[in-house]
Amino acid sequence: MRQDASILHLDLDAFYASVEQRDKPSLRGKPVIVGGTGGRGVVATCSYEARAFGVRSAMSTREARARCPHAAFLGGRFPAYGEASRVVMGLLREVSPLVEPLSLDEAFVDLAAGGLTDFSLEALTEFAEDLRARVSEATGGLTASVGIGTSKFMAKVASDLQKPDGLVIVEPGREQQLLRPMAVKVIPGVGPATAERLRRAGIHSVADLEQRSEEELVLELGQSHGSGLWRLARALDDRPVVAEREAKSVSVEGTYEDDLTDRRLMEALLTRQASSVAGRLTKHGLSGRTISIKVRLHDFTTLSRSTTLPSPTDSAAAIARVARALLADLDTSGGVRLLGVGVSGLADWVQDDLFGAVAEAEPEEELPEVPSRMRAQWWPGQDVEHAEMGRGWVWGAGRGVVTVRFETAETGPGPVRSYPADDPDLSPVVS
DNA sequence: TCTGGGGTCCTAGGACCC
DNA sequence: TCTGGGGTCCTAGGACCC
Repeated sequence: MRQDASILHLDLDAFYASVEQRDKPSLRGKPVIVGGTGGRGVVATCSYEARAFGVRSAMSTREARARCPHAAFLGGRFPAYGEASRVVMGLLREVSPLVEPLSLDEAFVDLAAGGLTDFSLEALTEFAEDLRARVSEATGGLTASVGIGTSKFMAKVASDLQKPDGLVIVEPGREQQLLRPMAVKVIPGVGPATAERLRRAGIHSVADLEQRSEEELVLELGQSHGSGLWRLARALDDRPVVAEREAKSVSVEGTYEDDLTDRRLMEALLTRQASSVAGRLTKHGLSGRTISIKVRLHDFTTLSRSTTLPSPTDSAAAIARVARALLADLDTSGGVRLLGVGVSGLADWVQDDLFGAVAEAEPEEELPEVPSRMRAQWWPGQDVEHAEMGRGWVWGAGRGVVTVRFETAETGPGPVRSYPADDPDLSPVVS
């Protein structure tokens, strides 16, 4: 850790739900839940109004519905979240060239690398409040919680302390005093399994953890995890802020409403997923040697199988063929709830043809038909446009009927209308 | 009808090579 | 005929993060 509190962590509050409330005035001040809306969906993010009812991230949508039936359940509009994220990350890069995004809604910023020299409490407070105000202004009112400390660990712990819309600065030298009374789960890397092992060893707080020897923790949790926790319990954290991290894998997976039993359908779905993975690889100029599939059985047992090719590929046909062959060795007779395809061992180049021929566009492989119920056409929250009514968003969809609320952040709350799902006047807005 | 999707990192065992 | 290490690559599974 550093002498100065020069690492900042920024976290956008209830990010997906806040973007929805920003764009859909009728949702402001109301419980909003973004996530899978189907029978097997889970909550990705929910507004603070929904949290008051006990709704949490990763909770099944079924349970969230039971706890908060009057909430708006939305499927999510990732292009809109991506755009808001780009705006915020751009602002952060004006502050310092060393910005490390952790996800769409979170990033570390190295303030020392940005030329800041006064790290007094007063200067940092002014700096951070200005940054938070600029984030809000640039995003149309999204709020961010910010933590500043002498390490990534402290900055992250700090940003969590006053959520939402908060700012916490942990001054140098005060780290351990802050950490000691906290539960071990504040330490990144301590999830439910590790917390339970520690609990059984009588370790509940960071102070408890601090009293154990490194050898003891290594014995209990393994070399890497054990010594890592020993250090973090003492607020020892030298991890640098890293701006550019290369992707190590690309994958696509899907959970299906009804368990799959038809092998031909599974193969068709894997083929489509392979095509999607290949498209993303190609788009980023990547290719990979290791092809993996993931299969979750009806009882939630999760299997993975992989093969490493002699040279990297980004070919949809090649990935699909390997994926189908890997599936062939698995017993799926009990039914499959999830299928996935991934490519890892990435290189930023594609193997040239062995004969030196210029890589030619491979013939478009005909994608197999999959039943329409496997494809979502309308989903709650989706941006749509009606030929006469204009812009709106899907309020509900099902049984061949789509209900649309005609409003945008600009137009304010508007009327609600229902249409047949195949109404030619209604179309999704692609952004 | 409990339990998403896209990632990262770690461990452990076996193959294979020197 | 038997016994050794170490290092690297690969595969499968699991914990964890947002």
